[in-house]
Amino acid sequence: MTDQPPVVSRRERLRAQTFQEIEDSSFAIIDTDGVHALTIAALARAMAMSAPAVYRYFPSRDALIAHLVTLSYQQLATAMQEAVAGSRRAPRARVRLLVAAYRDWALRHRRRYGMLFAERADDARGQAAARTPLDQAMALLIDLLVAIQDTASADRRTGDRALDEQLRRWARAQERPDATPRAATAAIRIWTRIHGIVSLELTGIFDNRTIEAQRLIDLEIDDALASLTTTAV
Amino acid sequence: MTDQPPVVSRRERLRAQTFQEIEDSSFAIIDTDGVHALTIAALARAMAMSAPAVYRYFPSRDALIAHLVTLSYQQLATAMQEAVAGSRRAPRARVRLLVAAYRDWALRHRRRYGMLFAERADDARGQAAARTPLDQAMALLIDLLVAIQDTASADRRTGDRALDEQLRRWARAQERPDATPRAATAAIRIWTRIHGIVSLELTGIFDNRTIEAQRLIDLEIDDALASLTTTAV
DNA sequence: TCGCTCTGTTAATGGTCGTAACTATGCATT
DNA sequence: AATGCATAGTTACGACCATTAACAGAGCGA
Repeated sequence: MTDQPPVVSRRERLRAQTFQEIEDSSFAIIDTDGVHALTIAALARAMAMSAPAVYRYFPSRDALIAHLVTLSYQQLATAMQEAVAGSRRAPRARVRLLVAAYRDWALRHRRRYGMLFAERADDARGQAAARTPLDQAMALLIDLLVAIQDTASADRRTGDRALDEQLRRWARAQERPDATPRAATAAIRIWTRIHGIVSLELTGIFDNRTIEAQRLIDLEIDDALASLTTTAV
Repeated sequence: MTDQPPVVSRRERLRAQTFQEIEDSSFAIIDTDGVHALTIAALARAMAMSAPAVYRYFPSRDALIAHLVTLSYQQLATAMQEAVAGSRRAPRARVRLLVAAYRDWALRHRRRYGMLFAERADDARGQAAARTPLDQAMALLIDLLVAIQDTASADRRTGDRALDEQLRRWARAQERPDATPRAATAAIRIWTRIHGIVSLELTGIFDNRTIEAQRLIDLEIDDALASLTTTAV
């Protein structure tokens, strides 16, 4: 029971630690002053390090930011998954939990949320790799919607046959081939609606709390869920 | 009929011309390379001018960008207004025209559209002044919805009484005191839904045309219009 | 014509990203 | 234990940017 040769060397451990500190300090700067304030120099200052040292970890400022975006997507996706995972309630209620977690994360981390949809300098076509965690959350949402739909026997198609086919292909791309066009539509509707509301809420469109965005969201989600099970479109 | 003393002096004329050129060159840079590429130095180079000269027109880079944002809001609002103004069709069709104009402008000027909702460095709480042109477009939308609603006699309230009251206050703030909660909800729904779809479309979420966003929009607008005249919520 | 104002210029400061050249430490091998 | 390479840090530097200061010439009212 004496010391086994450590799996990670001292150097690896220190490197991982510094890497983590870069992430943490970066988020701290972003959260308090915005992305534009995240400069390599400012970051190094906050870490009491020289600026060029940062380049041992990230090849450029843009690469650092791209990494932080990826992390943020993961955090958001995790927040949604956890909100649903801990609940044994009906799928319908879990959809509401998932959506609430989305808004909650966005409000708690407004700057990071803004970062996700901001145009970045490097921007290699939306950075497909970064979005994969969100795709997982989306798959989760689809599963919930399919479950809801299974309990109600309703039409599975939308009113638009071309769109139906596109939705089927999209569902397959999301690794949810069993999703009906209706379920896929509902997923996309929920996703785009909440993004629209939250995004505009953050810009202060709603006059700073004359309108409670949560009530709008409830209305919109209810409507989307209704469109899932009602016979008519 | 000889020369009247010109209303604007030569100097004023030249200044206005240079001002205009700054706006045009700025947009050209933004449209091709993104906002991050719009530096005072680059702008001055494009205009064959010295960089400090720009400061005779704008006190800072941030101020310049803020001005361009205001201009963009105006352009977007104008595009929507023109789309509707030229038509004698029914209100329902004009709502679709207005929405199509919104998406159209966003797709034609993706970078400017992104700029509108991006967090800016100066960001004085969403820059209320910049949004006023959009408020006008919103008022226009509300008018169309009220017109639709008047032809159908339906319930004027949403299912949420607190929200109803908030909507009434909001409608008054938009200088549309005659808007019913239902009409106001529909306006906000249309506005947030289209923003959500277009915004996500621009980030490439829909896998680059496996899903045609226009079909989604049609679906969503139809649904919002239906919620305006149906009896049940 | 004179003098003020306005619009442009060049020069300079301080901050940024990123590279080069150097140093010290961890660590594997002898 | 001694040696030597890869790694993670350092300082010095070049290019670019935002912004200010100091200055020069054109427009324009008196």
